[in-house]
Amino acid sequence: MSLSRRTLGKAPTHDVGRGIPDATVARLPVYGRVLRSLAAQGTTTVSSDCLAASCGVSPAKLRKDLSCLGSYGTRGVGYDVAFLSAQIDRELGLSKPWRVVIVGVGNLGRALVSYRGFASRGFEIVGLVDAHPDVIGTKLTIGEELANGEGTIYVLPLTGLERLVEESQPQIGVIATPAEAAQGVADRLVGAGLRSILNFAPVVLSVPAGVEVRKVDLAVELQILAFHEQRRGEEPLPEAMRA
Amino acid sequence: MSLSRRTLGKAPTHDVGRGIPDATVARLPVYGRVLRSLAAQGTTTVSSDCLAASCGVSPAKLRKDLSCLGSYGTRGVGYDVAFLSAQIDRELGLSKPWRVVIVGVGNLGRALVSYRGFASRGFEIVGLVDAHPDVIGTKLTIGEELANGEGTIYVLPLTGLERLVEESQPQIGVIATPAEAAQGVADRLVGAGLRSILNFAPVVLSVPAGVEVRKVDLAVELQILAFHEQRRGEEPLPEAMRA
DNA sequence: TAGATTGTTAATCGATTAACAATC
DNA sequence: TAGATTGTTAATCGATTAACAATC
Repeated sequence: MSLSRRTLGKAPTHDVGRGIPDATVARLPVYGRVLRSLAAQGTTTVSSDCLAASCGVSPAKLRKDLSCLGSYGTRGVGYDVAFLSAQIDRELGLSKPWRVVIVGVGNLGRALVSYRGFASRGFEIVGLVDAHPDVIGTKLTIGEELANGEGTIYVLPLTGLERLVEESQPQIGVIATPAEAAQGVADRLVGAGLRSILNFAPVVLSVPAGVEVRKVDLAVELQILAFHEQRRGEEPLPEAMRA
Repeated sequence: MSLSRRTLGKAPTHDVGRGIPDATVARLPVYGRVLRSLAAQGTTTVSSDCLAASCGVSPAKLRKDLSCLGSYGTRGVGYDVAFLSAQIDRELGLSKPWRVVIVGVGNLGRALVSYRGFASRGFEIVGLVDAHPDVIGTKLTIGEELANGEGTIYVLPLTGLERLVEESQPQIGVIATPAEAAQGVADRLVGAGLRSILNFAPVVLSVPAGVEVRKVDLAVELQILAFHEQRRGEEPLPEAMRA
């Protein structure tokens, strides 16, 4: 019972296409990553039960999420790993590359530059910018330090941000500066025409409507963990012990 | 109309205490941070409208969230900044320090070690562990590199993880290793007794029930941005232009 | 008292879940 | 056909919102 190309892809039916729920969009990248790792180990077909387990979600949720993209599974069989993976990439907009500029090249910025998942998912770092004289002019290697001819990139001065944006036309800006500098950088990114910002600085950015900011906040994550850790220490009156 | 200590803190009334919604817990650290910055600039009282604007949420949501902690505002006046800040910290479990071990001291691990928000929120880094001979034995400065006598810490070999956990009793483990190593590290952290894990590696960790894993995933955030950026490019038929 | 602002309610909205008919 | 597994439905749950009575 193999899945032929002809059989696959019943294509979006109902209202599909527009209006994929936010919660679903947030999970698609995880499904995509797991599917790629399945493909890498030679798996060609996978059931929702199996895929869901690998992704850490319930089978029902997985199927509901996937049904937003279209009817790409085969009843009684499962999903074609490569095909489904491609559909998710298409839906997420990963068919064409996205250009990214990173502002702030401290330890965090360097961690981002060396992160392999960047290029492998079609994100191209087109610029690095920093305010600190010590790092301006420094050359960094994009991706892992394999030094096998991969790209390298020079750190430009913060003052050249607007020019860089104009010349390289990034669609996404990453802010990896100290908190104090973040709002100013955001203003300049927006002023230069960017509409998508990923913010690692621990501040609430204020941006005009139409600009999307996503925030990654270490301190917030730690505090949420602390909250639950605390609760775990308080409440464990196992049902059995209650009067 | 100042807020006297006597007037403040109607204390939890209804079902409060247990069962603060997850969505609320996730926002409390943001409220806390903004309140601290307000306090730092001398503000003593703030209304829900004003605080909500600074936090990037609606006033209704803010008041609903705060009402989970108790009735700590004053009608017609607002909230006492210092008092509310303290209540949030208490609720989040930040009154006592939490000990953290960081596994993986690449660029990302170093970024975490140098992050000031760690110590300032009561998180104490009690151990750094890595598998790479080049970094084992290295000395890192915790917090900003002010070199004014703050703590420094040596990187221990990965093999010493269990012993470190036993001796220093961290409650929280941070995984900042490459993807390949993450599951193995998680298993060992759980085996050593940790129940709270913050995972920066791009893998879905599998852990026993009772262990909480939070995941910070750069690639996921970027892909969500790409999705919306793509949609923005497709859909902008301003209502006015539709037939 | 009059003005301001909270705390709470009830309505709405979106996300999750379980179950099962459709169908390979 | 019989077994397996999807896609979809309907029920439940949790989160958001707007409005306003309570009250400083």
